[in-house]
Amino acid sequence: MSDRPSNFIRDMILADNESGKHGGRVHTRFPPEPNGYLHVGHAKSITINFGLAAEFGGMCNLRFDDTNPTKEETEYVDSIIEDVKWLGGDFGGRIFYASDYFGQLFEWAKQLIRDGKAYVCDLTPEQVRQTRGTLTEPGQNSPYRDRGVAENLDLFERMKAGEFPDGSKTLRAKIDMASPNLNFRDPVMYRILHAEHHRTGNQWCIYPMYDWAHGQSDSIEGITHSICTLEFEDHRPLYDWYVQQLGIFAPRQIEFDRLNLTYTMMSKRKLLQLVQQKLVAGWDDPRMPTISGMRRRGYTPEGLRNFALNLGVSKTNGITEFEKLEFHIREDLNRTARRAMAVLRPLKLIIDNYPEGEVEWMDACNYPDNDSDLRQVPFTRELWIEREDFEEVPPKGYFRLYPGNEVRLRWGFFVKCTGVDKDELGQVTAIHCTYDPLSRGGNSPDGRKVKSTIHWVSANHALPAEVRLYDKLFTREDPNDAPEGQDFTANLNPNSLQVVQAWIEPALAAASAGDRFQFERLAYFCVDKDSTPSRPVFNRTVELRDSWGKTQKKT
RNA sequence: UGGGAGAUCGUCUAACGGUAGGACAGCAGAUUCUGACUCUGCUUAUCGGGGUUCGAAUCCCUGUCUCCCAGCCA
Repeated sequence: MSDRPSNFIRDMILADNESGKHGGRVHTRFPPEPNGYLHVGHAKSITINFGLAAEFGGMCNLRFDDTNPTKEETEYVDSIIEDVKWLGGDFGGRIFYASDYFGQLFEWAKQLIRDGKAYVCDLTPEQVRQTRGTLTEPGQNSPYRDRGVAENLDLFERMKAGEFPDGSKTLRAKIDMASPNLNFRDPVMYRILHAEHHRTGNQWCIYPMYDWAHGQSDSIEGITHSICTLEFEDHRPLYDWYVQQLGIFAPRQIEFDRLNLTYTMMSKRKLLQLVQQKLVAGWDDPRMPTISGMRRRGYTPEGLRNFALNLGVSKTNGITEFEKLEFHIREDLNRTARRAMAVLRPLKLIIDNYPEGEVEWMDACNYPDNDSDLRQVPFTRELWIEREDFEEVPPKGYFRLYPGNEVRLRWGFFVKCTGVDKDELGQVTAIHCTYDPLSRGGNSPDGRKVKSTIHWVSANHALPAEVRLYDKLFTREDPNDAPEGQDFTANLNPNSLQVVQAWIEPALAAASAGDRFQFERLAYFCVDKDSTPSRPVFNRTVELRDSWGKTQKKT
């Protein structure tokens, strides 16, 4: 079995298997509504549903819950398929649609009418609301509740035939207007919607509601364990009721806690708002918590999966720290990303005793602790180094470059700072150094140590690149915690994207969209789809841990 | 104030009447040609009050707090 800690859902399945409930069969499903792009919360659901199926030798159905044509689009269907594949969800090319069951659902609805358990109601949406009662008061029966079977059947067929305008009639289940569970107060099964469906076109003008469609779809597909989030807990009795009235195969609905992440907006509706108001550059903006955004940002499927696996599954309402996600992304990137050197905020470094015009190609490791996978980087008299790797007056504990101090240039030589050039404003414009020719490759034969190694690129060979430095999209742990009268957009981080012109080592010219690197000592980066050979573009995926930066912040 | 659900380190999660463990975060140190990685150590938790029991996070009673439900959304 798995080395992962168990969870209550796995325990339930184990118990079912032991009692022989489904003959040991385990069949789950992942049922997104194609009304937006998948986000990291869905990644958790995908991991659970496909993971459980795989673990128990069963299957998991990718099924589109496409019962509301007014909100659903083919673009979303396509993106969801791509994202599930990318995450490694094995749906074996089998794709299901609730809309494929519209015919069956219609027949079953007539069965309930014939059994006197459903009726056509002429109440307006407003009247339905008024007669539903409240949390503490029972509702009132609809005046149409006791229509005869024949009349109901006739009306329902005519609803389907398009004889009535939107909102004028519904088919309702006849249950109990006084039930303390609001879902039992004669729930709507069908509404009239003269809208074009992305798959069925104009074939239908009545569409099933979620409660009426979902359980029956599960049943048709032989789903054994229908795993959903906590807010559907109240719907389970209704889910069971429909299946029971119909006398069809009964899957079991199990609810778990949805993923909440600090600094992250997980509402599809609000994500849509960000896209529509152009507050971000689309669903796949690297700052978006969508799977496609994270992919573009450079997150790996493995990192996301490990994150989801380590979340655990429970029924507790909680909020996971964003740092946990970053940990798993870094962990995967650390072992998979090639290393390279790039300078984001350049400062010129001149090695006064290095021969003018000379170029030495230095061996550099592409991966840590691996001397056999090398690339060559050109070393010359003038280099770019990171601005923050030099301090004229070093703070306590600083052991990078400062006047009189010696450091190692990664894969290069030891250099000692001898002075600085300044402009008329007193700003440092260049650093002067001398190098130790005997320290070629990065080690001194006399065994002397330096406390710091810094990265660099040859000024003559460096390629310009656009680097997009992404930060959190929101400034607050809870983006919804907005000031009075404002919405979550008030918490948007104005510095969530910073573009810098960087210098990158020449070997990076060969990189193509989607390639991931660690720019040593800085962060992990991913080549953006906007990248061209003449104008490379890199997205910052996640920063390296920075204990020096942390101690700096404290003082 | 109806119904449903849930409360364990700062955060997430384990325990299934028998030593409250892990991960992330944090702190301290070791190591290091990345102030990265890795390694070591440390801090920190059973919502409150009663019971039952040799023994309770776990069972019972009671209180408190949090979340969800009044779409012809899912």
